[in-house]
Order: sequence, then C-alpha cells, then structure tokens
Amino acid sequence: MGKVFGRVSDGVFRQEVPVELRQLRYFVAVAEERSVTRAAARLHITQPPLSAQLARLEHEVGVPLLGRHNRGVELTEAGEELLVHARRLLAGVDAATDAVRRVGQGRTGRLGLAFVAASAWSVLPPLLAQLRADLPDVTVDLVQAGPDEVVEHVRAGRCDLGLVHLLPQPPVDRDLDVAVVDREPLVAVLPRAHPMASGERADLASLAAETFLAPTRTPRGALHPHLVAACRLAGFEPDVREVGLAQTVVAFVGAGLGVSVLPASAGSVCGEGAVAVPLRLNAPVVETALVRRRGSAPSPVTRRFLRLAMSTPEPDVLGPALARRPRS
Amino acid sequence: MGKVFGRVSDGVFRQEVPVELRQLRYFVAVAEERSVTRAAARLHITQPPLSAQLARLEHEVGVPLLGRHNRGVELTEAGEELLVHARRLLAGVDAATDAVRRVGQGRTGRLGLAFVAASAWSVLPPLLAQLRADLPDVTVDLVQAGPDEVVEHVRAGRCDLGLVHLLPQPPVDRDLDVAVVDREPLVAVLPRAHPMASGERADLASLAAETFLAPTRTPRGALHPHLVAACRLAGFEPDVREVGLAQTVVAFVGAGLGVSVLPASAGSVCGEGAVAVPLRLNAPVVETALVRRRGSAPSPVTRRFLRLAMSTPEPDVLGPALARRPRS
DNA sequence: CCTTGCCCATATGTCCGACGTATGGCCAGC
DNA sequence: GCTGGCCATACGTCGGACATATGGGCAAGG
Repeated sequence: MGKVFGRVSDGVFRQEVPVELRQLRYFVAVAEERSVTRAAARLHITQPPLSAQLARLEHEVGVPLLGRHNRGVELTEAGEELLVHARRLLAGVDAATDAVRRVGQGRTGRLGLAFVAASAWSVLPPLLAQLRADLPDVTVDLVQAGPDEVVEHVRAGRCDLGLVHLLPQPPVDRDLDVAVVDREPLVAVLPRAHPMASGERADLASLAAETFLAPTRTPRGALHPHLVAACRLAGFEPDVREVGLAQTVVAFVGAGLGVSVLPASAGSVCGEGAVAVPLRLNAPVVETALVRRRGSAPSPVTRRFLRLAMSTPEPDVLGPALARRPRS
Repeated sequence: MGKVFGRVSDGVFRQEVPVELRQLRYFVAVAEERSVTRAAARLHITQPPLSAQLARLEHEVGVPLLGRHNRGVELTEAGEELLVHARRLLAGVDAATDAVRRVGQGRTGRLGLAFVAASAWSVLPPLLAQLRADLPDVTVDLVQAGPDEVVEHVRAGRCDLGLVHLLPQPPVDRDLDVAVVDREPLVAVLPRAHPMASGERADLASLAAETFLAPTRTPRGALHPHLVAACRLAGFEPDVREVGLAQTVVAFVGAGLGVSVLPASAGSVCGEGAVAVPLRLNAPVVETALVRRRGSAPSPVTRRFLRLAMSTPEPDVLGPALARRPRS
C-alpha cells in the first residue's frame, strides 16, 4: 500500500483521484454488513475488487476507515463519520435525480398561461382542475388579457401558452403552433323579453333588423368576426355595435340594448336578463385553441400540459372533440 | 452505444447504471461554460468523451439536460434543476471528505480523560490549554477520580486516557501503555510555624519524629508509597496518618496537624498555613503519566493528544523531561 | 500444539468503459 | 455558397474494475 517514494505524511502525493459514488455505495454496504465478504455478496460482486475499492477510498480520503479483523471489519471513528455523510450524500443523489426527472417530465415546474376572458367560462376551469389533479406540483401563472395581448405574450416568450378563440379563417402564423382544445357552436343571445327568446331554436335571419352587440373588434379578436360571419351566412349584414368584452355584451343584451351571437358557453353567464338560444341551422363553430411559440422547444411542463389538454375529452357541445396532432 | 434490442423510449433498458460523481463534475463544467468544447478544455480532456459522458448522464436520469446549438449548449429546465443539485452534492462530498479527514487526523472528536485530583495542580491545566489552542474542535470529557478508578476507567474503555502518578516501582501492566508526561521532585510540606519552614532546604531525617500526613493508601495511590519511600531513604520509618486526598493533607498540615512529603506542585496550593520546602538532597522524583488501554488501537484524537502531550515541553522542575516511547 | 475455518489481502488475467484521434454534419455569419 | 465553430459519431488504445486463484492471519476446537 505504501509507495516506496514519497513521505507517508498526509497531503503528499494526493494526485487528484476524486472520490466516486461507487466507492461510497460500497463503503456503506461494508459498514452495514461489518464484513467485506458479506457486503460483496450483497453488491453482487466478489470480495477482492471490493477490498480494492475500499483501499482506494481510504487512500483518497487519506485516513483509515476500517479496522480489519479475522472476524470481519469494524469502523474507525473516521469511518463512522464517513458513514453518516455517505448515507446522506447517496440519498441526496437519489433525491436529486428524482427532482430532475420530475422537472424533465413536466411533473414539477411553472407554466405561464395567458388567456382571454371568455375562455374562463368554458375550457379554462376544467383544464386547470385537471392540471391540479394530475400535476399538483406544477404552478400555473395565469395572465388574463385581450386576444392580441395573449398572442403577443406568447410570441415574446413571456408566457408558455396562450388560450384564444380562433378567427373564422385563421391566418397562418409561421411562428406559432396551434392546438384546438374546444369547439362550441354559436348561439343567439337575446333579451328574456324578446319574442324569439322562448323558442327552441333561433332563426338568425329574422333578427336582421336588430342592433347586434359585439365584443370590440381587434386584429386577433375572433368573436366579432364570428358574429358578422354568422349573420352573413344567414343572409344579411348586421348593424354591429362594439361594447367591449363578451361579458359586457351579455350584460347589455340583458339590459335590452340589443341582441348578439356568441359561443355557446356564453349561456352560462347570461344571468337574469338574457337567454342563449341555439341557432336553427348551420350554426358556425368557434374553436378555442392553445397557441405556443414555435421557435424554441417547449418546456416539459408545456408539453405535459398540451398532452393533458389534447387527451382530455373536453365538454364539447358538438360531440367528441378531434384530438389534433398527437405529437410533432 | 444503442443495443440492437430494446426500444429507445425512455425508461426501458434502465439497466442499473448509477450516476457517478464524474458525470456531475463534468456536467457542472459544461453548464458553467455553456459549451462542451470549452468545458472539455477546462477539464483537461477532449470533447468527444465529454459528450459521451453527458449523453450517458442524460440516459441515466432519463430526461434531456442540454439543448445543443451550433453556438454551444443551453440548459433545459431539468438541466437547471440538476445544476443546483449537482453543485450542492459536489460541495457536500468535499465537506464530507474534509470532515472525515479531520476526524481521522484527530482534529475533531471527543476524548475521555480520567485524572487524579493532584494532577489538576500540575500537568493537567497546561495540557488542556494546549489542547484547546491546537485542536479547538476536540471535546474533552473530563472525569476526576481516585487512582484506582482512573485505571479502571481506562481498562474498561470508558475513558481513552488516564492521568495518574506512577508508583515508586511501577508494576508491569501488560494491558496498559504508559507515557510519562511530567516529573516532579518531592518536597517537604510543613506548617508555616515549623522551625524548618524558613530554611532553603529541608532535611527529611530531622523530621523523623513528626507525624506524617499522607493521602489514603490504595493499590494505585502513588503518593503514600512515595512518602514512605522518601522517609526510608532518609533513614527512618515514618509515623503515617492517612487523611484522604493530597489537598486535604496540605490543609491539615496548614492546620498544624503534622508534616508531609508531596510532589513539588503541592506547593502551589499551600495557602496560608503551610509551606513547601525542597528536600536537601536525593529528592525522589514522582512521575505523572498518561495511561492507555493497549488492546485496541487508539482513537485518532487519542493519538493526537498523546503526540501533543509528549512533544510539549512540560514545566519540569528537574529540567527537560525525557520524552519516552515516541510511538509503539 | 496443531488443525480447521473464516475472512481479508495479494496476484493475475479479462473485459468493459473512459479517453484520444479522426471525421462528419449542422448552422450562423461573411 | 463558403468558411468557421461546435457538437456527434466512429474507432483504436489503455487503464481500471471485476473475477478466479491463492496466501496469510487469527480464533475456535480437537
């Protein structure tokens, strides 16, 4: 063991042979078995290489760790000290790999999610509930914003995902990935006192003379174009008045200021004064989608969340949603 | 690298390839350099094996840790997580080896030390002071006891070391190691009013008629036999009265109950009524020694303390003490 | 006292894996 | 389109980790 050259005094000839985890694992086994032979059996190796690793470890640390007898080995004080540290370190390695694995699998982490207000009526709550149930260690940073701001947040990387309604003819965004997570038919939103409010189905064409209330028109705002498109499909050009958010539209309809055409989920917030009535035929569909910046790879949490959103059967008025694009 | 059989999907074929510290060290270097090539240079290896180790680590953890570009690499979220853990673990390994080394070198630990009361006047205080100065992280468990109990504590392994006076003709203890740490001449202890108390030197023979006070006689008690031996050397058999500990002897002498012969250090506790006077000639010497059980190897702290005690020039009335038995 | 048994250390051969050299592919910048 | 930088792959080499075989030392038992 002792080299012919070099003093035995500690520190000399410590030629940078770092400690390895294998040695710590072996040492713990030997310490627990109080025997090299039994430890070797437990480690599924033979005794000589285990002895060699122990000698190596002792050389690296620079102090004897084991007292050898003919009945086995005993720990020196330094060995007892090392045993405590080694157990802690090995447990730390396991915990670390677990933590890293969890992050890598998206089971731990943060998700920045921008969404338009209207989605809080429909897809967002069940999505978040599912997320909390499946991935309790994922923190969601929610940002409510208008449609344009949502897309801008995603483009700028400030949010991982955005939740918006798609336009009737969605533009091709080269830099965005789009995944539809919900489809809703449009419905007529009428004052409770309206003659058509009590009917099973509403005939859009017969509303042609009414004042139509719509959310504010913006480049990415989809509800306004959907309203206009629905009216045109029914054969007339609506008299549109912009009043802000969809929820404001519903409130104004309730106040008798006009009628509107909105996604079906708007019916859940109609309150006292307004009612939602399905359209008689050819009800256009509004798609709600998650958008993601395409440039960089999605974070593990993002991937996981997307998988969740695509695999979850959404409450879909039309029927089972088509899960698009299982993986890129 | 990939075997012909087995899917590439993660998790399959995780055939128990544990993470090694080398990989963590490499990974930290790469993470810090944000470049495999630069990290390889820093690690004094070439780039390909470093890439291989990284791939191996990623395979073992099961999730990608690095995003590769043509300008270098970037950490994934899992990589960032691992970086934190890896730094902590590597620092933990260094701290652990340091701690173990300290224990192994006796720079940290506990020392059980039994001692006789009289040694607290002479060798013990400077020894403890030296210990606190040189090895501040060593805790000393002090046990004061009679000579027999001290030896018994050491024999039973309850104390690492014992500090006792040696008998005039010390018995050969097969199972004990003895290291003399101090030599003191015997002195006469006289009442201040005693005719001989004012002299430079005391003539023991002329005290032959006095009552001699001595510590209680026990098998290992050395002071009583030393007193008797000194008197016999002076040519008379003393009239001895046992009164307990050496400090009691001094107090009784001060009270005028008799005279005594004790190690020179007794003079430092004589107080008002008693004085210590060197003997005229042939003053016998009392040796104070550390005793240790021979059976088992001494603990690192014990070794270190013994080295300290042997190397320290003790305040020796005779002159430089002979350091006996540097190592067994 | 000698034998037996157990356990750890040493010697030696084999093989995997860590490393080095050479090379290819990919992407940015000129 | 060419160049340069960077990472991955291919392949040969060598050290080290492991297995087999053997030696030595101590305790228990004859």
